[in-house]
Amino acid sequence: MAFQIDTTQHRREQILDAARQLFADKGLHHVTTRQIAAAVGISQPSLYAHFPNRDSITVELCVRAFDTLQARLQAAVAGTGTPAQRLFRLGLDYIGFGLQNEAAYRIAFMADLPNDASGQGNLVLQASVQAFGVLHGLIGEVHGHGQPESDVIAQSTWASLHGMVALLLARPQFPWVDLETLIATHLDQLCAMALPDAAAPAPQSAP
Amino acid sequence: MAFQIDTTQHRREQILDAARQLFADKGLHHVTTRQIAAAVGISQPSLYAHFPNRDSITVELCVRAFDTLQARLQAAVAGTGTPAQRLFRLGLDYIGFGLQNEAAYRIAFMADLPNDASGQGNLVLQASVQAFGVLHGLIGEVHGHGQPESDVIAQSTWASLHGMVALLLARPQFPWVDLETLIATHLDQLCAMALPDAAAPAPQSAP
DNA sequence: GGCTATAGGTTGACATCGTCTGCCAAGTCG
DNA sequence: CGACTTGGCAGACGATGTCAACCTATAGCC
Repeated sequence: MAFQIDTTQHRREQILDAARQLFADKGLHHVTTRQIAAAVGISQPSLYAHFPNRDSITVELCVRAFDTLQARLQAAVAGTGTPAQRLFRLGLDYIGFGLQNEAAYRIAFMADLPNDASGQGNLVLQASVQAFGVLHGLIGEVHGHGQPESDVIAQSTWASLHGMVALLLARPQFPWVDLETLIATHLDQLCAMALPDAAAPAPQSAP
Repeated sequence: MAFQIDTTQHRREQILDAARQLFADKGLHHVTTRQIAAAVGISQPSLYAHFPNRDSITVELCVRAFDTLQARLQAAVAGTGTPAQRLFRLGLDYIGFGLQNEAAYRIAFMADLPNDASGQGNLVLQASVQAFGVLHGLIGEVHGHGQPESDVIAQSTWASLHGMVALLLARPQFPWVDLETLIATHLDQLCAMALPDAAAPAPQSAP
């Protein structure tokens, strides 16, 4: 009786859930469509009734993850505090997201999608760029939205944030110093760089 | 007469050259062993007389690339100038290397090697870590080699450098600001962060 | 010279991958 | 009732990485 409900979108969600789990367990490139289908309990070609191809599954997972990231970043920025405090929170959430959603972050930034120009890659691009938009907005809020300086600083800051996530994901076995210290220091220096006058030891800005 | 020489190691080099070219052209995951073999002019299973498997080819290419990176970084650090100037040069070389050796950089930092613990992945880890060692040495030279602070700053700096390369490679279509400005600013702020007192060096280079 | 070991090559096959085609069952609606 | 749609299935396809068996010519020894 209650069985009937799932015929529409429920299967899609089941597939996405199974894929997310498998990706997290075995890594992106080592999950096959047959494994996903088996985890759901359907035959493998049936996947193609819900998704046009394998990449679509990863892309949809990725886009969803980045939507939640964007929401988290927006919440971090919207809170009270000095710009430095808000940027610090944003950075902490960004790095935390990357470390906790390794599969999604890898899909978005560390996979070479074949057809970046064709539709699928664009969805990922768009989703990740929207998340960057939150950072961009905060920097613009401080430096003035039109200023070219604002764009440069926002992109440079993004690079530093991304670098920490990407490096920690790519080199888990590296003898890192205490993670909390590393991330806190990184964010402190980021804030000092990105904001003009902040209380922390700030760099000189060229006249 | 001179034909005879190639029977030993020449074929390995031919294979590596062909693979490097194909990787650069088509992207890592879209090159097959059959394509490599065809480019060399031998049958595909013959590759396995020179390499135990496909990954070995990519790993060897990658290790070699990072050996040259390490040499470049060492040359940059060894030159004259203030620590800030030497760090700036190192950063410029690091980013330049990443952008010019996209395939190798992707293999090293943006691919999820299956068996990171088993031998092959370790070679890549080792090679990339040795390159980091040059940066680590320069930072230690300024902050004191034993100091835990030195390690934190070196790793944070590495993350920022890596982030710029990785992001530019991953998002070539993003509306970046002028690349020279972006990189120069990024490096300036990096130097200001990583070095204790240093007035900003800001040597603009215009290739 | 003749014999043999061996490095480097080939052909052919294998399992597995993503994907496509064709067919079937059941629900929906005229 | 009958037609259409939806979701499922089995089977097959080409391409991929890899392996096994066999050939061939050179090098080194007797």
